[in-house]
Amino acid sequence: MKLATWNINSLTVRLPQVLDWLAANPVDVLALQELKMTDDKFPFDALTQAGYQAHCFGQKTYNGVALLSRAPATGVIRNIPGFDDELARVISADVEGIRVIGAYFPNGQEPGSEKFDYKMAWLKGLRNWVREELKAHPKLVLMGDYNITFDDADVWDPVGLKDTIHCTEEERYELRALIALGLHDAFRLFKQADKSYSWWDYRDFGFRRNRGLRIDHILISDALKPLAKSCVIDRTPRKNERPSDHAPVMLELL
DNA sequence: ATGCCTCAGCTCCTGAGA
Repeated sequence: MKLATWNINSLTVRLPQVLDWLAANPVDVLALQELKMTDDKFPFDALTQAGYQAHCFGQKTYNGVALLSRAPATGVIRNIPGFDDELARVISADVEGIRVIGAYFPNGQEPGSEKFDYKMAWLKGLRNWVREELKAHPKLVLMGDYNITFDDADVWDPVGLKDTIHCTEEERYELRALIALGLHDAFRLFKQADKSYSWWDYRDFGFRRNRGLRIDHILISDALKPLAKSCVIDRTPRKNERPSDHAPVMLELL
């Protein structure tokens, strides 16, 4: 079974690339973030043609998430139960016996800002909910755009970007607290190339110079860890003519 | 260097992203 996550920065613009990528990488589940569209615009027909059912949770202009799957998805939940949120950031469902959560974590803009406070509150809300979800669903995958780096290995310039957004100790504390619930960073379960990133700034030839961050993650529960076979970041779509600034991350389970 | 790209929207600039 293969699962993947991809922040596509507008599904309107990126739909052809999503379809191309799925044709080349026929994963069982794909979580999308930053649809930037309302549900009435969601391309159900094109995805059905490609062999995927879809559940979406969109909104106007910003945010928006979806779960695509080959097999039926049941028990679909939108956003974080117990955490009141105006923004469409989370969608979860059961697919083939696995609880899959796709999430678009808040950016946070700048430490000390109102958006940073919202990010921290959101992270605590997520953690409290995921703790309960793990009890109900031991086989759980939490994947998406976390907008947080684990450590310096995830940052192209750890000195220059020290304590800036995505790299603050507060954010990393919350990420480790999620791990402490009984989750594992699937990417680091395997030998990876140095300077592996999942996002590169559009500006200043960020991708060409590999000035990036690893902020898109797939966390898997204790029960799934023995089944993990590989986890890779696919940089190929970042080379497209009008790419998303993020690359997809893919997990293979035995 | 409160910018550099890219996208959406009450669109010819602004807000937000990361």
